[in-house]
Amino acid sequence: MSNRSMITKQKLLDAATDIIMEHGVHHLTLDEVAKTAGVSKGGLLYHYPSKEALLTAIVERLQTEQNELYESLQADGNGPVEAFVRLFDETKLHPERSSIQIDAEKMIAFLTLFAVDQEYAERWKHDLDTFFTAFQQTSDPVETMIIRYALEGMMMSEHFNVGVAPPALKHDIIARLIERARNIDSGKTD
Amino acid sequence: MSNRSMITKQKLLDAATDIIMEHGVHHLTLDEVAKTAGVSKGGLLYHYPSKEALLTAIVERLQTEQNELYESLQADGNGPVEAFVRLFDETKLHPERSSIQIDAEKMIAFLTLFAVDQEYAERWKHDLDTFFTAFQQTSDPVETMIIRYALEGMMMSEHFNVGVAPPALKHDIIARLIERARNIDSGKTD
DNA sequence: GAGAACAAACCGTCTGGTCGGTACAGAGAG
DNA sequence: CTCTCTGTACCGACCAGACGGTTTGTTCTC
Repeated sequence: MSNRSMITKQKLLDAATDIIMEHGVHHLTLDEVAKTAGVSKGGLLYHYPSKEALLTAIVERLQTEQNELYESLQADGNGPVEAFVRLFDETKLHPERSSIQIDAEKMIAFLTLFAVDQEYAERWKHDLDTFFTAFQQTSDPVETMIIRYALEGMMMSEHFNVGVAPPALKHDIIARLIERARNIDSGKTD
Repeated sequence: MSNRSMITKQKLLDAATDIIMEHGVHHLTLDEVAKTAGVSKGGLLYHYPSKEALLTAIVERLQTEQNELYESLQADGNGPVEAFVRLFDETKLHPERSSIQIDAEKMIAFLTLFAVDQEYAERWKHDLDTFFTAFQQTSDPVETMIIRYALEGMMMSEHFNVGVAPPALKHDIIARLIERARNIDSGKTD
């Protein structure tokens, strides 16, 4: 694959991502993606032969970025649960601290792909299932899951801009979640 | 409005609800709703002159049912936060205990409407915003929001069937959330 | 019989995908 | 060096089906 081809593909993925995040899945049409990326529709379909292929590529890129960030957070000395919390915290609340171009909100944005059509969901369900099953093997599975759910719910609320908490409260929520995550990682059953 | 008309309308709303929950918003087409409800497309558009009108009716019915259940839970002696937790618990985990035909999962299913098009969201955002703003006026706003987010995240996970917890764990999670909700409602800052 | 309730054919638009063609950068032959 | 050939990258007109909505006609109820 040539360099030129790579650049165009990235432009297309970026364009599709922007559209989903700013205008919703409903506006994610091939024409719109091509137009936003500054490529013709034919050019788009040359690289991604179907809309499905495009969606698959987007989600794969997202998962890769997400995994890299998660592993780098663990490498920095965070326990598994705390790393998970910071995965959401890092770029969402402190974007300036993150060098990786990944926003946790994207994850939620792409969950909306699942919402649009259950068939899409089946394709990536397995990967997520195995991750979260492993994620429950902590000193306090109940609290671990509460933390996970809370973060997902929070991101969803942010994404849809529904009943959002003021920044100060948001900060306190994250702080308390991190505190509990630390306790779990260090083996305290609270 | 005649009795016959009422029945048809309910059938249409039920059909639309079923489609959203089982196949996703993408498959919510007028033809499909009419077919599922056993009514012709013309019949559908007689009662709901546009797709938007149908969606509005669905969401309004959902909100009404949700509010009734929430208030009845408070009338049963639950504090505001505990009532909120039981709102999710009641029909989802103990459907046999509920007389009201409302599933908390529906709430999440309809959040997916927001996902499809941000324009839909604006219409109902206000109601949800005022509810959740009031909801933060408790003895421990941070914990209150964590509970709320956790429940929403849990329902989302259930709806998309992604990384779901086994029933026993789910039961323990709810139990712990209820315990904390009680503490908040009784004024303990934990 | 009159109006409410419903049926079904039809229409315009939008959208995913096809297809024939173009631009251009090398490779190889003479 | 140049002429031809080939494969990659891209363009844009076009098509078929799906979908929301209209129109016209029919049946049921009071």
